[in-house]
Amino acid sequence: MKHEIAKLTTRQKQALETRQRLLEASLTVFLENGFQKATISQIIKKAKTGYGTAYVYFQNKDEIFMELMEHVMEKFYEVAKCPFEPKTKKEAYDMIQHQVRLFLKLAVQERKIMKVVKEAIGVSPIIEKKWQEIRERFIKRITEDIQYSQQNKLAKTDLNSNLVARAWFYANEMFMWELVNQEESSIDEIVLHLTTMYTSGLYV
Amino acid sequence: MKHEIAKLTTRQKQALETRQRLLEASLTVFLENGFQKATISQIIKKAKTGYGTAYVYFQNKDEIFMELMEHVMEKFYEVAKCPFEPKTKKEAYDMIQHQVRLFLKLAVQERKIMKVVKEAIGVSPIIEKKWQEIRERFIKRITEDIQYSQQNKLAKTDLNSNLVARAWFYANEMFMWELVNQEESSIDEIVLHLTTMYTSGLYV
Amino acid sequence: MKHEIAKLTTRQKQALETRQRLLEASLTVFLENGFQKATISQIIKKAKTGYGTAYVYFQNKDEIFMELMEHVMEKFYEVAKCPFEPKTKKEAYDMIQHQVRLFLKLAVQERKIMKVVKEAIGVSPIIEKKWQEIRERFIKRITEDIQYSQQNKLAKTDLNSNLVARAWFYANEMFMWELVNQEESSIDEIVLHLTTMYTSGLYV
Amino acid sequence: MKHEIAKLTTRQKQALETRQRLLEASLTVFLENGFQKATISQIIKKAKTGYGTAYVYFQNKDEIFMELMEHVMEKFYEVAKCPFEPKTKKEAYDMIQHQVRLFLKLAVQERKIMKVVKEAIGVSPIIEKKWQEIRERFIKRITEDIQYSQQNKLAKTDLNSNLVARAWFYANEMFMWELVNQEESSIDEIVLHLTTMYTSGLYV
DNA sequence: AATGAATGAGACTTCATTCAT
DNA sequence: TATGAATGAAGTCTCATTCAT
Repeated sequence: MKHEIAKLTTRQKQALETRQRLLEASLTVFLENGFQKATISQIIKKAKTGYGTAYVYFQNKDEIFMELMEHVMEKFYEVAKCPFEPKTKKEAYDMIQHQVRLFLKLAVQERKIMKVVKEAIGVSPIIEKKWQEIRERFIKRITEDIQYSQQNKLAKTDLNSNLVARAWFYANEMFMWELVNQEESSIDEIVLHLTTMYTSGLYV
Repeated sequence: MKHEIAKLTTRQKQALETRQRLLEASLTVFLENGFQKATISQIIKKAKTGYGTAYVYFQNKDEIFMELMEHVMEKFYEVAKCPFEPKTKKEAYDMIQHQVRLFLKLAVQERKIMKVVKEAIGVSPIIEKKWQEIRERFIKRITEDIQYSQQNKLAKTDLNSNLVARAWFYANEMFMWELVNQEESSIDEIVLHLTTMYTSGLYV
Repeated sequence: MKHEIAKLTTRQKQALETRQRLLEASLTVFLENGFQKATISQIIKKAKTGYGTAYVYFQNKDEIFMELMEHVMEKFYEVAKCPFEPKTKKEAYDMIQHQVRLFLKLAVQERKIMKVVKEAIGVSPIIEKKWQEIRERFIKRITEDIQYSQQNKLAKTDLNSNLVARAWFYANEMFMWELVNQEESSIDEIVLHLTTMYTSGLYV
Repeated sequence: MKHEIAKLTTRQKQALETRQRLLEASLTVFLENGFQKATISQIIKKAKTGYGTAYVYFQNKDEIFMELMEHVMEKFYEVAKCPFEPKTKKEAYDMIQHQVRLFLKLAVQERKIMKVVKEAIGVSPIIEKKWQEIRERFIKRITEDIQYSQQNKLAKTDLNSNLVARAWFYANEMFMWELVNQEESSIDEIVLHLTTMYTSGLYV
């Protein structure tokens, strides 16, 4: 029994290592060439595996990238998970500002891979779908936060929380892509404006 | 002399016709197959011209599509051109709401081609660049409108008009893509929420 | 000693079971996908064994199929074994007709597997060779029958029994493939015509 | 006008030449390697054209081969076209014998390509279908010949001409394949036996 | 101005088979 | 006896673009 488990584990370990090697090689290749120009050939060459090996672990290029992408998205989910239970408008404003800043900073930090993500979204329908799932996950969380504020009379109760959440996330997302594509960034100003407009609007 | 001019003019007319035929064929082909799957073959077959002919008038597939896209964008520019000189916050709110509605309605109206535009943006860097130009044009106009409101003490003067314009356009754009991809649409609710958030924010 | 034998026997039993499981799985897979599209992967998955296991018992896909095919052919051999000692032309006619009918009916009964056999013959030289062996076995038997008839002055003695046997079997075989590929079948008419032509020819 | 026609013709000539070069190269390649092992690569290399060029003229390997095959089949059709209007059984016998001989001799003559045809039939469903069409064409012609004999009271009228034609062609076809695959051949004996059995049957 | 024959890089994928455990 | 991770050869096919006419 023990013998068999050990045997299995050794094999599985090997398999996992190979898989990992492929994943790491992929990251390098994607960062170097972007999504479209990256090829399975390059990846397996870098990972030093046989051609078929890549196909044992992944169906195709899109799937490999998806795994890489999911890994990055985990970090974003962490930001989204921030507890949000403000008592006052001021507290809400601060919390939101904080979260926006974290969100945008993370994107800037992960700029390289995010650039590829952007490209992949446009090129691969499967990746685009995945991104929409990610987006919905964020929007869902924001919707809940808005509902909390509405229940506590902090926010206008006549607004549809989901629609507001969408608008809000969309603005954030677009600024994120903008920041990802620029070298110099003025995160602070963006954070400030986004938060102000969100909470208090433009007009006096 | 006269004879030659007449001859030239006839040629030019022919050339224009061919060009037009290519453009019309392209539209059909792009709408039918989307951007990526559309091929020059299909286009010239439909336009009943030779391979080389297409290359006399356009550099490549992207350029053909760009021309089609510009044509549609003209209609959007019309919407952007609406005069904006509100006297009160209420007037501003109404005007903005009106413009957002026109903008989104137009997108829904042109849904088919806009879907292809979306695809093309993701796939072709040249088209993406073009789209960014279009976007900047809108943002510039919005920036001016905001400045007008700020000068007239209708809007907060401590906000960077360009940044606000960006955030505002981004939210609009994203809802536009959303509407383009859905069959059923709730434009009115979206318009209402966008405008309210823009002018007065979410929080009380 | 006894102990070891018992142990071995258990192993052998297991081995036989595994082999059997593989064979049964193969049949399903071949019937479902045909010869070319069937893969070892599918077979071992269905048999719940490992990749290597299949190769312990069979050299390759062709060999697995050959075993399946042999199993079916046994039934045909049974038909061929029918005793053939007619006293009169009429008796010969009846016996032949009977045998043809059995032969074709069996093929129709085993239509599914026979379809795959047909495909495999075309694709795999090894299987084709096997089929030729099977064919020769039939022809040999028919040759003997013809010789019997010739010795008893029932059949023309100036004909080469082997050549006649070939012609006769070929016609039968081809009708068999035809029947295997059709849903509706008119076996009776075919049997009648084959037998008549064989025994008495077409011309008056 | 003349100018244009000349222009067109030059181009078409060129195209036809290329096509012809591909076809000739194909023949060599198919004869050398058989159907399965032949590759488009080998063909274009021999024809000294670019990769895509082959795909301008033919959809795939099967289609190229089909054209080659059709070319050979034309010769067979010539044999099939022999007028058949016998007055007596003897005359019928002679004519049939003659035609069978021509048919088999042609196959032996074209042995090399026919071997590939045999292989291709087994491997490619499209080629198999084509072969079935060819077969039906022969059978149709034979059916008509039988009907002629029946109308002239030379042949048994109670037999279904189509069924008889099938049986007859099948026997011929199978011997043909047999001859194609053997080096030494005893055509004469085969012709004799086939014809005798067909016209007068085996039994006395 | 119009044509259309020719090009060719190269991405993708599959699956039977091996061999170390 | 059983396993299953790893292999890698090899062939197909596409389509934007060119350039001689």
